[in-house]
Amino acid sequence: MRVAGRILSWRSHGKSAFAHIEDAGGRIQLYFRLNVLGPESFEDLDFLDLGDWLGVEGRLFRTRTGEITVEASFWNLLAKSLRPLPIGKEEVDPETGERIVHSGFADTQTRYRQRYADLAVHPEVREVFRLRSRMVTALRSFLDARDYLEVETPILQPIYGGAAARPFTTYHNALDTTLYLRIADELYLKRLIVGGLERVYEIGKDFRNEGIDRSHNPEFTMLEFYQAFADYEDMMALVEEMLATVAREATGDTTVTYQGEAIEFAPPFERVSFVDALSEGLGEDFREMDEASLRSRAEGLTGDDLEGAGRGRLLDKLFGALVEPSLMQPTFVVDYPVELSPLAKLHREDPRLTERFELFVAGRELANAFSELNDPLDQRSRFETQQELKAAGDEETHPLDEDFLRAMEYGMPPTGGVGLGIDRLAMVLADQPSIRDVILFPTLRPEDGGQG
RNA sequence: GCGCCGCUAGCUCAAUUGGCAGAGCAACUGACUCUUAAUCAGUAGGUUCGGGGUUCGAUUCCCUGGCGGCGCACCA
Repeated sequence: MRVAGRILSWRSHGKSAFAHIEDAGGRIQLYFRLNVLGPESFEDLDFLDLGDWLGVEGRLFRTRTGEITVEASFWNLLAKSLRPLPIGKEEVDPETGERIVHSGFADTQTRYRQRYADLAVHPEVREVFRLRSRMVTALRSFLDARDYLEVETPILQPIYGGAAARPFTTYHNALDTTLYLRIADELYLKRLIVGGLERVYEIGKDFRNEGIDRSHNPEFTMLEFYQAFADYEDMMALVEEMLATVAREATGDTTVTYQGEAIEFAPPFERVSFVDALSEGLGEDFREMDEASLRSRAEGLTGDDLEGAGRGRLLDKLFGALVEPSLMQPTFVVDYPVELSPLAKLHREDPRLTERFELFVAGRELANAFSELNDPLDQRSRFETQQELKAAGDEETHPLDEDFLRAMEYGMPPTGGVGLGIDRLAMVLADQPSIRDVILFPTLRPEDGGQG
């Protein structure tokens, strides 16, 4: 029997000693005896520390308490730990069987900063990232099986777009030009639809130069997928099936527990219309309300100054305050007002609305999708409306992208498109309260202040 | 950006009304050949986040700066 691993615990008994080592395959107990190893090898054990990597050969046996153990007939040091790992002492609760860790490694910021140490001492953290990997693999398989082509589009972009967000700005020396880190993949993927790649998807990082909190990291992973000759109804059905499949493949079940709440990913998901949900929250039909009364309701609810916010922004604020927090189970909110959705096609039955849905889970937005706007004239006028809002003081409007319009002018088939936040889905499936718990190296202020 | 809370040994945390800065684990020395939060005896370990103030005396009270956590705002 040969095993290797990192020393996690050590119990020395004079002429014998017990230890636990751990590697990716798990944990095992080691037993060292003077009269098995001989005096030289046994005395050298004194130089070992917790955290060292050890290789061991010996026979397997069961101790008096029943634990499978390797009795070492030979051992060697594979790598030395010069810096003590913050390994907590563990015990198993005799009643519940749960693992209790004493005096562990608790400081969240140090855990994120030194993820290598966090991973080294917390098997449950390693499992979160294994789950995330299974989830991403399942998403790829799901789309690949449906003839989607995985593509890569630019992260460095001369004009950012596809969402309303502040970008990171950078500079290319040889081209002597300003470039932006992408805030969404959308506009490039739609160019590919124009080019005849009828089903495309991309999993990649987007970058938004905005606040950091439990559900926002400046760089985050987004899945976007687009399918020609589909509409938002088709995409809703696809998303339902996708999430049920992915939940099952990543966690083993379509029901997952998130922060104590059971969440059911088996289709069908709840559907509510934006208009109904918001009007119900407000107690009256918002379409009959003027901008001033919407603003006063929104300011009353959120307690902030919304001077200068357009009607779309006010509706969104109200929706965020009145409706979103209650959407625990997977819920499609459908048919958003046109002023909220500059890239979505007008609703086939009501031109004040667009054919758009957002998926909410655990009170957070997980996906955003629409029947893509494919009318270049309408798209141009929507962009122009955005420019007017910008002129009126709205800071996060969609820029006008002439090349994107040119692409659409060649003719874009009717298309359904979806953007899905990978990190947020990972939070739900891995039952993690913060986006930083599902990102290996979340964005932090640089150490030693001023270094970066 | 605003509010609340926090910062003490490598780690997890104490410290009475303002009165010698402590414990457990880790480290080090010793005892112990089926232990498992091993046990037992001992040793060492500190700019109490920085600066200023009040005081005979500050980990403690006040001011100020830094960093962090949580909440809010921002994130259509």
